[in-house]
Amino acid sequence: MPELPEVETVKRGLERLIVGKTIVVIDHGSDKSFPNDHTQVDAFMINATITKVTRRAKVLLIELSTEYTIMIHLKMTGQLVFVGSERFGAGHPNDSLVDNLPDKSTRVTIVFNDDSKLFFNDQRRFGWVKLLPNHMVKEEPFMQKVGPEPLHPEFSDEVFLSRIARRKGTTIKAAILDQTVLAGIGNIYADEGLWMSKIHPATRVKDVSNKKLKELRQNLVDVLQLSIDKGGSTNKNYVDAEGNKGSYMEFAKVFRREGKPCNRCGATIEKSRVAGRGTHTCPDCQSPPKKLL
DNA sequence: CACTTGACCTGTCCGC
DNA sequence: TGCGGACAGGTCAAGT
Repeated sequence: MPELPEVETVKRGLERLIVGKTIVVIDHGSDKSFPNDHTQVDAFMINATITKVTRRAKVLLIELSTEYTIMIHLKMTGQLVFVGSERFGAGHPNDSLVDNLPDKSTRVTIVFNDDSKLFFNDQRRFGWVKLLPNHMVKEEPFMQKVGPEPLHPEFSDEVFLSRIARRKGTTIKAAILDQTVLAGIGNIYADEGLWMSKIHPATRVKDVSNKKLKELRQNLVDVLQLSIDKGGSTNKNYVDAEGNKGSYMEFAKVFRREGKPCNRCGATIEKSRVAGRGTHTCPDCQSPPKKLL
């Protein structure tokens, strides 16, 4: 999916675009993308006003005046696109979305009192939308177990080291992809952070020194922040709440750069498989663990 | 408990 | 041009 920077970018867009609007119509078909009972959805969403938009890990939380919260996970290909009545002009992507949405990937449509619309699109249907009473949000299994927010000050070296210690037998890449260790890292920023730290992704956690783990913590924080500044990464499907692509991929050091030179040493970036995921490394900067040699 | 693998879906790309 | 297989940004269930 969209990883932390992409979800954060969507969150900021929605905060600006939909807070204060009132829902008048919901079209959610009979789809696993929105498993709530229709009666419940109508009762607590129709005539509800959007009061707040927040993010926890890769989950978006849209709070309503009815004391209910819409929880949304975009997974791999989800999009949340707002379409208002205004035209942006000059070939802005939102303008073509006005004419092209809904499309065959649209799972949920929310119509607001000023006739603007919010579309939840999801090609692969892994994502979901759920409506919950506010007090039930923290009871969700994922919310119960998810780890600390990397961009909050409490995500210290000590917290990172103690959390990752539970995964000492697995590879460092699998460990940082584990949402219970820290929230928000996905395949792109795992590879980027490990390259920045000169750690091979297949290295066992127990074979990474505390010094290197501390470097990794800082690099993960830095790459997430940089990507937010660039509006996230558009690898394929991702767009923000106005249909714009993110530009982080132009700055990526290894992700999807196989066959290209390493920015640091000039060696050719390689692609392999670690933790069941496509993995990008510099063969010179990130020396593989002995068992792979 | 820790760890790995396959499943969930649709679409696209690559080799034959 | 068609077909089969691998692969795609994430999590979860089931297996060892």
